[in-house]
Amino acid sequence: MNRTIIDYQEDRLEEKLQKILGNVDVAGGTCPIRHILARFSDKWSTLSIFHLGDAGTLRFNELKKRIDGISQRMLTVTLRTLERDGLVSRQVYAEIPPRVEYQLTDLGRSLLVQIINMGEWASNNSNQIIEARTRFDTREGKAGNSVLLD
Amino acid sequence: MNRTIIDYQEDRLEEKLQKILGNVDVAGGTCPIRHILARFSDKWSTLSIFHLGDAGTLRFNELKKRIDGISQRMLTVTLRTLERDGLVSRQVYAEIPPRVEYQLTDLGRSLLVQIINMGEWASNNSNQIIEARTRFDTREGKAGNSVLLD
DNA sequence: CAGCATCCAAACAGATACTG
DNA sequence: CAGTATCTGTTTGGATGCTG
Repeated sequence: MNRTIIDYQEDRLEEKLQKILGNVDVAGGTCPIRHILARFSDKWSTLSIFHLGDAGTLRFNELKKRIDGISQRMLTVTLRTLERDGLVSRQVYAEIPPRVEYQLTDLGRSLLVQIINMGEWASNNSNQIIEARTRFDTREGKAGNSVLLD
Repeated sequence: MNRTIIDYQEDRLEEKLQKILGNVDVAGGTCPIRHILARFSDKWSTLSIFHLGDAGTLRFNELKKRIDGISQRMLTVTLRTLERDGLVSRQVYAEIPPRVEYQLTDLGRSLLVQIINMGEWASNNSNQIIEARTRFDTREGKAGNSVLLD
């Protein structure tokens, strides 16, 4: 019987899981993986990475205009974090008025690829998830307490 | 000249980005993609999915023992959210003492594959990120304010 | 055993005012 | 323009006590 690609993935899965589980709980929570994974799903981080990936190079206020609803403070904090992690480069030009340009580093672009994959999964499966939520909520509604989750 | 897989990925990237950016900011932030992406990187969600993927089926307290440091409240909340999203199934046995078994659904397992991919990226690149952080922090240290970020 | 309810501290994030 | 500083409301998550 032939083995499909899915079978192969399932095989490797077990192996990979063991590896991850062996590394995830080390040294009382100081494991860096969790901190890195946080970059993946932070709302403002992902949007910043998307827009920088799309535009190539952007100044602070250009980015701010593109990211709907972000405050100046959060954009600053987000960009600092991304810069610190080596995902975004920050180029300051000593001019008046000041000009600061941001772009993704190679590392940042490789992260972008991953985030897009996640986005595709989310996009492909959002209907299933939304349906599951509706089922869950209406079932709960009949039982009694409906407003457990938004 | 031959096109590599990487070239192909880069090509599609632009296309995928456009699609995502076109969908991410719709309707004043009600876009469901963000909500779904949150499942990816929530600390307790990912760990729950990892351990359920590893063990197959687990009872509440079995899972609690495996996830180091999780409080009862957070495990309950996390499992409810995952159940609501159709990622985890919850089977209650009408016994005394009560027995409740959790396992991943098909949808949950497909999410697990994605999360493992993220984990691999994080694992493969954690050294680069940690080095970048060290560089950033020592540079900042020389300039003056060092304790901007943990 | 598998939880729900409540209280409280800490982290997060928006609004506002100010600056080189 | 590109931030910093501060204040404050909101969200999160841990601890604890109680139930079927």
